[in-house]
Amino acid sequence: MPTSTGKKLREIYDNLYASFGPQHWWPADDSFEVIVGAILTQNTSWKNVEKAIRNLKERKFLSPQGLKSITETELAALIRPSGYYNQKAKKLKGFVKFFFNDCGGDLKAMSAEELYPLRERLLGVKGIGPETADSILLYALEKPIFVVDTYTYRLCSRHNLVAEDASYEQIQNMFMDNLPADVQLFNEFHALIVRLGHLYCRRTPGCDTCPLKGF
DNA sequence: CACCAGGCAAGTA
DNA sequence: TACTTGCATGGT
Repeated sequence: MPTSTGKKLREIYDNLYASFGPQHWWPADDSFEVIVGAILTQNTSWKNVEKAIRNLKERKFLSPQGLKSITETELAALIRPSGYYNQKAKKLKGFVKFFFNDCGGDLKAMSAEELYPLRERLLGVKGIGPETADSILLYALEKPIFVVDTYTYRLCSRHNLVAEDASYEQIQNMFMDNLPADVQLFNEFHALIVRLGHLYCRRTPGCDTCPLKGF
């Protein structure tokens, strides 16, 4: 029996899906590339990340071993187009170290871990915050967790689904307490929210052609 | 020219 | 705890 909030969420989801169709997220060749992309796209447009990813691929460094072997300085130069390149080079190095030292350098073993303990471990890596951790869990490891970003916050806030000052966890719980824990649903829903944001989100709400009034 | 993008950590009081 | 600031490129 769905909650009333659950019904509203479904209504929003159905509306978005009918308007935009499937989004085919995450755009990447493999899980490791998803993780790298998740770090590179922090506060950065995906267009810029694509260039950085392309550079890494061309030089054959887009793999756990590749990122382990490259120096931080060389890495920073390759990911330059994605912005914050010194910070992100450090973050990628930090993740790779965690991946080999604490996860056995094995994505399979990693995804076999329990969701929330693994989430806590990811949050312990410098440079991986809640959104990046959840993006990795959902899109790379296919764990049923809802990803919250700035668009999600605006959507929920403007539709009065959460308080104005709601925390990341509160928004995440609002989705997860009212929807089935379904990887495909969480995947598509978040991707649709981002699509909505790209097309309609500017600081001021209320665009006539927006499928969701108010966003 | 200003403003923003699929955040996060560190510093301040 | 609750703000603020640094990080940085590329597109509009």
